[in-house]
Amino acid sequence: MTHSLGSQLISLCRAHRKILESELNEIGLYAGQEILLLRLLDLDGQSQSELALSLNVEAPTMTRVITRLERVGLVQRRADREDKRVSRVFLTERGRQLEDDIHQIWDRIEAQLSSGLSEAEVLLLQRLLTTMRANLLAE
Amino acid sequence: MTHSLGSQLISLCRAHRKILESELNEIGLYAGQEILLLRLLDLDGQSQSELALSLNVEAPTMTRVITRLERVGLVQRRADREDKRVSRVFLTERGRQLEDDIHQIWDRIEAQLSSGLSEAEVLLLQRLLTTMRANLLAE
DNA sequence: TCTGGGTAGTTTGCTGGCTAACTAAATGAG
DNA sequence: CTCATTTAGTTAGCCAGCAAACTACCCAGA
Repeated sequence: MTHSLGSQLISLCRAHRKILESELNEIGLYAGQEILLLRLLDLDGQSQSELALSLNVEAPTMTRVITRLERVGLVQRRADREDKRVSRVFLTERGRQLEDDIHQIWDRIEAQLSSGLSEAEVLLLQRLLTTMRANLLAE
Repeated sequence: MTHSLGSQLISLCRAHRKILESELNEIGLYAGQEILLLRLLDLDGQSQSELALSLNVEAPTMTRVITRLERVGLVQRRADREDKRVSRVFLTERGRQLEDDIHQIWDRIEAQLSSGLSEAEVLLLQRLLTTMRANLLAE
């Protein structure tokens, strides 16, 4: 049981999140927030439901993350003109300035994670992770 | 970035936890609590710090999980006679009765997770997950 | 004996994550 | 045109997880 894939995944994720968060804290972010910012850097002004979908997160989680980022001035909500139900999310200048820091943090942790693994192993790993996720989603 | 190992791990873990939790809910547990019960089934009466160490969790997290399990009567704290600081955790009869259910849930999800993977792939995967975790812990 | 350092747990207060229940707006059927 | 259904977000309330600050206890050295 201790050596099941599930247990190993959980332990690994916990260690990953812990390191990620400690580094993100230094630039004023919490784990999870940085991915949202990266998505907006990729395409600004997405709706909350689009963002929730691409982050694999439920709507209420999205609401709270955005609310917090808005409160610290990294992001801004703006109502859609055509459909008054949807709220679109835009980066502020300050939010946009975090891009380099976030990429550096991710790159560093990614390198640390895959240290000692061959390129072939990383590719294989990615394939296996994708397969497992598909297995779980396939009900 | 979307295809980094880190992102894939996070998504996979989230999916895993979601399924695990929905199944555990049916027997009145939340994700994380079942592992504690399994550890106690393995060795009853461990101290909280021993449990925290083996679950890779910080002390405050341990305190709360145990408090909740105690409140629903699955576990019981008992002070150590020799060292009044340590509190030892024991399963109640009701807690002990969940063993089969928990193993069934874990086994089912483990099978779903590794469905379509060869035995060799699972072994390789375990090795890679262990390596990555060691990479992160090695500061 | 006492005093300071280390250890075990707890409390507080923050985060992300979830579901269920809600509001408000758009849409579609009659 | 109207009313039911669907969709976008929010709110409330629960969980795990963390760090920092705290209490209580143990222990060793002066």
